[in-house]
Amino acid sequence: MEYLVEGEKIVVIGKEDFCPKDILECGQFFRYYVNNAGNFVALSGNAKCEIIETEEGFEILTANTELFEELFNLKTDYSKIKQEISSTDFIAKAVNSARGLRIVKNNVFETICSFIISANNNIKRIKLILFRLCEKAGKKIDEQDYAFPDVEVFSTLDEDFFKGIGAGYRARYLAELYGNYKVFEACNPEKLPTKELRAELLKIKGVGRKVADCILLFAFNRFDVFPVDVWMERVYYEHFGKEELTREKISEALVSRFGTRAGFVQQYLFYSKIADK
DNA sequence: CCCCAGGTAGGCT
DNA sequence: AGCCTACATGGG
Repeated sequence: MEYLVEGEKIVVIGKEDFCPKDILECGQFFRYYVNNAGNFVALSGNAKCEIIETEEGFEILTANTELFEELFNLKTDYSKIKQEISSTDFIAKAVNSARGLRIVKNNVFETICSFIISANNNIKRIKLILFRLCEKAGKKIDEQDYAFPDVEVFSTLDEDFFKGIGAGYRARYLAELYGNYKVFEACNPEKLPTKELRAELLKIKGVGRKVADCILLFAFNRFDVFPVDVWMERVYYEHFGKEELTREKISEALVSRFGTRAGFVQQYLFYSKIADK
């Protein structure tokens, strides 16, 4: 995909491999909304962008062009990926219903926090809790929006605070996250192979197999993972096998089938599932 | 009133 | 190792 950076703007040329709606609404990312002008706005850490559709493609307006260049993985060639995984019919259908989907590479701490909140929860409420978290503990970015609270701010937040923003029983995990994250951070995550990195993530309270896999995919861009939740469990029994398996076994089976394309396949299938319910 | 949501921790066998 | 259940909260 072609794009160029011009000052505080990234110009994406073409609409085949980039669509803000597909990217932001597919369930991998929670801090976004549609503004009064009808444009998508996305927030990561203390950075913000507004995405405007033009005749030729999209313009990503932001003071943090490098950050969103990385967040949206603009250097990755999705036409190739989509083609490769479309040899199976129902996967091709999922791909074709979200041609502009791209896996994000969001910052690690925000992703861990977001997906701890995601456990046994629904997307609407995950967004609500994260919005309240930023509003109450994050710095103001501008008139409209708040940054995600810094890691260090978490050392000052207790369980009652997280209960107050509606986190429910996950409040305990969030209150413990600061210390657990400090330990995790020290393990040199970027250098570890996927399985070892997952093992480190699993030491964080509130992070189980599925949440770990989401962090591996959406923050570390490890594509040899296949997060299995209630929705993907249904997809598995619908399309891949009728033998009763644990979610972990389903995940392993699909990773061994799709290899380093597993993460992409998973996300297209997940989005097609939640989009048409 | 019920059931469900991008599941996990802790306890039991 | 594998199974069972409690768990907070908002929406349908």
